[in-house]
Amino acid sequence: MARPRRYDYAELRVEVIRAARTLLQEGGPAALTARALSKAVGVTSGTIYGQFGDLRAVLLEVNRDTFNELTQMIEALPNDEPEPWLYALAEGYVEFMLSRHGVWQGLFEGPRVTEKFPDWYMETIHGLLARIAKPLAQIAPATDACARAEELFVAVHGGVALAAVGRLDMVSSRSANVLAREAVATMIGAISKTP
Amino acid sequence: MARPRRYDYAELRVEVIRAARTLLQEGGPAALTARALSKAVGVTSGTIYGQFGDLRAVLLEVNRDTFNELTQMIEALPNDEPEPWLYALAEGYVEFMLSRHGVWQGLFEGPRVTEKFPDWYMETIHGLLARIAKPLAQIAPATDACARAEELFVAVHGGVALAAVGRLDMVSSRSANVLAREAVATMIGAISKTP
DNA sequence: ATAGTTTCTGAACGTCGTTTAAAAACAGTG
DNA sequence: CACTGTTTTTAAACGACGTTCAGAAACTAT
Repeated sequence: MARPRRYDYAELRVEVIRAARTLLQEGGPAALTARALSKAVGVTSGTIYGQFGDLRAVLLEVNRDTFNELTQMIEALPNDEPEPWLYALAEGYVEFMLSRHGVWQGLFEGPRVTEKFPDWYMETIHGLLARIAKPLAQIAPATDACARAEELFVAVHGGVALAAVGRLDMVSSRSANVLAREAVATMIGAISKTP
Repeated sequence: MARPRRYDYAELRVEVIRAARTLLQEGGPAALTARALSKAVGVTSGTIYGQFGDLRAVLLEVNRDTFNELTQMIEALPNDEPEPWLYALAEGYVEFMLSRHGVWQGLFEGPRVTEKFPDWYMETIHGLLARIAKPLAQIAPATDACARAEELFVAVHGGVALAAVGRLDMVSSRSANVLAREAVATMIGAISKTP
């Protein structure tokens, strides 16, 4: 009693999200257009709007996938002593983000997409912060490890942010990776040498 | 032997730049459109294109002004001991950038405007880095003050970057100002306590 | 007056996100 | 079989964007 749907909506969603990610990766946020996206999946833009509402929703779904991958990557880090583990995390984070720098811009650039961040958004971030805080607490039980974790994350973010938009060379000839390692070293130095 | 120009080009330029800054301030990069800009100064967009070439050039001129103001603000900081001076610089920088967060996005967001940065661009940044390095060298003559200055700037930039696009609350409940102070404290702690 | 020259405008081009009227494709009913 | 009802999908449209450019406008020199 109705026109049958031509596409499996579940399949369509994953295809759209995958195509969106490819476009982001290759050309940054500017390349994620409704027309390019619909052409890439062989559907008209109207169909995508029927499924996602608008383009920001597509970007949000890409970000959800990215955050899931980030969580997985962190889980997969080899168990190690606090210090080497922290370095591995910093290095992994930088490499993860810069190998997805188009996606990164979708995550951190432009006006905020939503008034309040989705739960999975905050959970991923806080999971990451907790993973940073734990080794810091082991290294220096006296400090406020959560506060230090926030500060360390922000410091690393600074380097990644500049690198992701091609502006790190404005400030330094070193790579974001090296700067992240230095940030870890500085933090460890500061908290471990307090009598 | 020619149509006389209706506008003083020098005046026109400063008016366009001022209007562009207002638009940026009030609505971020998205609000800086050729039509809004030309309406604001009472000129058609063609005239602006004749003077500036394209909108990126207008943005670049706004940035030049911003950088000049930044330099002036730094020069105006009261002379002080290395440590308090560093704190004052960090605080001043954060306040400067966040009170211009629309302009900030034009400075640091989006794909790079030019292949190579203009000279005044690099001079301002390097001037700032040198101003950071000097007190660091006084505090700990043994360290590579220039390298530490880059790292400290990047760390502060991380907080400002998140705050400027309304995403700092994703990571921390503290302000960019507080995080910047902590970054300074961490750096001083790390370099001053090396035997 | 007329011709020459430069300045400025306004309309146009193609692209963007998004909306929507209509076409398409079926199941149920007579 | 035709017709109706319902839902899905399309294609064209809308307004706004950056940018370009033919030509109107406004003067000087002859």
